[in-house]
Amino acid sequence: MNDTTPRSSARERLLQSAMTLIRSQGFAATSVDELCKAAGVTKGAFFHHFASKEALGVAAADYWSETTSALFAEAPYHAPEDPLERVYAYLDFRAELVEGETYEFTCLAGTLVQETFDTSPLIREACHRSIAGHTATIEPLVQAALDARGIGAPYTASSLALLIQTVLQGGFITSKAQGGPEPVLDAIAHLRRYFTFIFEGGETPAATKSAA
Amino acid sequence: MNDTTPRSSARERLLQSAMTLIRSQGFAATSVDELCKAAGVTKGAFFHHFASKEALGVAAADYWSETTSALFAEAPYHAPEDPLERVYAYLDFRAELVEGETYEFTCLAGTLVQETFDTSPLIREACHRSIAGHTATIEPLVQAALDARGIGAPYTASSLALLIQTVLQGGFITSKAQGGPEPVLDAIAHLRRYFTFIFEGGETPAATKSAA
DNA sequence: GTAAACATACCAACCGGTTGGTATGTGTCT
DNA sequence: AGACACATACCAACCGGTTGGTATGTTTAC
Repeated sequence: MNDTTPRSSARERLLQSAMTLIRSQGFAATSVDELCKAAGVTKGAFFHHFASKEALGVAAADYWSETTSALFAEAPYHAPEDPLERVYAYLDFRAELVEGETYEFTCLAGTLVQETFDTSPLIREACHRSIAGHTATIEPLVQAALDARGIGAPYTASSLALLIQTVLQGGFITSKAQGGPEPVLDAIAHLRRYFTFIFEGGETPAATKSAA
Repeated sequence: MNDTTPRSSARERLLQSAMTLIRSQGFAATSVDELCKAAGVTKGAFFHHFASKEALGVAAADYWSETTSALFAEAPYHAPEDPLERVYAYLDFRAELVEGETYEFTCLAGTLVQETFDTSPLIREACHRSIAGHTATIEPLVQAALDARGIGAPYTASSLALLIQTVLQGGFITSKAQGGPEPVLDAIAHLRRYFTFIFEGGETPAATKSAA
């Protein structure tokens, strides 16, 4: 092992660049040449590592899965002992991630699947794996909270876990349209309130207050 | 007025084709040539009506606004006398629209803004106009329901109206990823329940039932 | 007749992908 | 230990086709 070992391989740098470029421009608008230039490699290197541009799309979605699952594995929302508090902590964590440029807090899989779901089954499946995979990791969190309070249908862990992802994806879109993070943060706040109603019953809003 | 009057102009046919193609393939992946072929016009006609491909994108978003506002103006959800029932009817109507091929029930503005928000301010603004414009039409519905029950902060009509759009946009994405309409329908059902909690207080789920 | 609504022909730049090639390992038989 | 076979990682140049866009007609409506 010596200094000639590249700090990061061409493949890795291409995937890193793909994460940035695809999230800010979309997949179709990002050319292979542009990707190579951003990663500082040649086209030959690109097609050595990826059979086609579509294969890069699949690899980018898989790489996104790895990157995000590492991030969430280390996140602080696993700490609380109360299962419901872990769910709230997860939502708070997702809200904390909303900062910086818009493309930085949006989801690669969501962006990618939007423009390829009908034209590339392989990319669609990779994006589905990414979203469904993360959803599966928070399902036990929700399940534990449900069990702790004996809450049943129509509130299932899988349905609520997917709802969280749905609301976040939608928030990314309305935030992109408005040009600011407010819509997604507002949506997370509503989602948190929905969970409070489900898990803690919540007082009737009309009963709490009506005018200042 | 005679038969030589074109049933629909080249411009109209281009916008119609754009609605279909952009929703199923995305904006960047849809070429001007493809658009012309689908609309049955030549490239000369295209650039006679639109200064550039970007201008077509802006026009498509505006056309989408017109099309959808006509659809919603005629929709049956305005009928109920009770303001809250109108909100529920709106949600039910949105669920009824979810049928056919995936691209058919998804939103042009949402798809378009996702890949252009960072590269084309004009298209981004047109998509924002489309989404915010529709949101503004349902805001009075929510406001009336809020007023009827004296519900105040943190439940504002603008915030709740935008939440509906956010949840729908997110549902379109998770539905695209999964390859079926279930996620968006499931999300609408949750949203309806959230509104029930807000407006009707709702019983604590844990108190209603826990095991079959 | 003239202005808008189209069509035809064309262009330079760029697209995804392929080519033949080099440099650097890595195992493996003797 | 050294030579041969093979694999991996990468590169510069190039390919045919497609891209968004233009320049210049021709037809139609009033």
